[in-house]
Amino acid sequence: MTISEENYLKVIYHVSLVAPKGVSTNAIAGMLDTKASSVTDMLKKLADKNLVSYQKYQGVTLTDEGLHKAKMIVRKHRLWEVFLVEKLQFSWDEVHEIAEELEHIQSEPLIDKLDAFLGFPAFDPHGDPIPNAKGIINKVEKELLSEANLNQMYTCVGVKDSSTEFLQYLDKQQIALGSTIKILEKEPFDETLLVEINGKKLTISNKIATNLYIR
Amino acid sequence: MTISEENYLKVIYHVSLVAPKGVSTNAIAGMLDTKASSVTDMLKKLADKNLVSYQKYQGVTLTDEGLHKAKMIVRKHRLWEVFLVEKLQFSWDEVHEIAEELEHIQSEPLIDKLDAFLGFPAFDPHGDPIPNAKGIINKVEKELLSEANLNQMYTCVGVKDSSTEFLQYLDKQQIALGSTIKILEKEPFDETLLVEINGKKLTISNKIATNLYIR
DNA sequence: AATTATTTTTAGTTTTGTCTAAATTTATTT
DNA sequence: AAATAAATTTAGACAAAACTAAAAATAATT
Repeated sequence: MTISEENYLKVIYHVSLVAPKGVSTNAIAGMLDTKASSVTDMLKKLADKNLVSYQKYQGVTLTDEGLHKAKMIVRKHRLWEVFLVEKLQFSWDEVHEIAEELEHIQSEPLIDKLDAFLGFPAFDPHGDPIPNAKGIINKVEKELLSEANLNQMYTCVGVKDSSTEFLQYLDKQQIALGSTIKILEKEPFDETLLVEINGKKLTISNKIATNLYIR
Repeated sequence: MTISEENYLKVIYHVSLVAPKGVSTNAIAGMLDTKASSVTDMLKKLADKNLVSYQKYQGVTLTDEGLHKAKMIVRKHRLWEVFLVEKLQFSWDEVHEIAEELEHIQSEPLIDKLDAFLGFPAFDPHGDPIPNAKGIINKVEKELLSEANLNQMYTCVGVKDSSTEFLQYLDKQQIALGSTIKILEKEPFDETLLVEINGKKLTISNKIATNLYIR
């Protein structure tokens, strides 16, 4: 598999988690910053290799084989992110791009040994679950802060958006995974929240609240 | 820089260490398992980018810029090899191919942090020196076992050939970097050696002796 | 239901890195 | 020094992965 093919599989996987009835050509093009015509070409190739099922104009879904390959790429990406943060002292907003490269290194023993070296982590630095060697994903109940109840104690367990900007905002506000969070007030007009995080009061926009997972 | 360009630079660097007056097209083709015509094409491109000086039929040498780039690739390769052996428990005969991929990951901070994580190692698992971030290489006196004196104590410090076959042979004979070695006899006809390694007597062919560095 | 808009696909190019086959240059022999 | 051999380069072609522009299919509107 080429790096390009792997990137397509990975994107199809991510999109299919929220659009399970088939991923559109344009959605893939958007995520990969490429043109729809390029996507069509690649979908044909992936279909020939039996990694996706593809019918003209009908969107695409992963085959069992494609799904497994996609999960292994995600596994590698997330394990490398753990390595970068835990062992090399990168901060959580710096690791995504490096992991985008590392995820394409081809060596099963490497990944299994890395996994062991890291102590078989279940989650990456952004709270996303890490598929095990068989592709099984440890699902955990979580919801968006925007859907949480007032005056109930939650723990911050993940981010939906893992862009540098958002992560640095969280750092600035000293919000990290594991932080405790309680909604004190919700403004009905724009859904701005007044929350208590690690004991401190803070006002949070709806955009923030829809990108923070809690439990 | 593409992976292919990096591989050419690396090969030119390695060959130029033993053939300093210009590296031939065929030598590069041989190392990269490609055709001479492909090499010519690439040399033109590298010359355009000012990474090599190239004149038709006259072989090629690295420019200062090309030399530095090549050293950085070698640095990455060797640091990753240390990581694989020291941290992930790979054996020294398993790491070359994986490092061939890892050496192309593009991130300066990654390499500097990896270097620090590993404790700024000076040598890789095969005894080859690791260039520092500035490209400076800690040169160390060493010679081939085939050129050593009789009845003098040496330490094994490196291998010239780092193929799986050779390294596994060394493992089988319990020869490792740091092993002490003394030549007891040299057969004049074929230069086979009788040596004492870590206290045990062993017969060693000239081919082995010309691939083992000692000090 | 017809028209318009959007999405997707097709057809034809481009770039990168490779190849083969032929031509050219350099090196080696006789 | 001429002839032969070896090495190198050129010319033209190909596959992968992208692109543009036009055509076709689907979706949304009036």
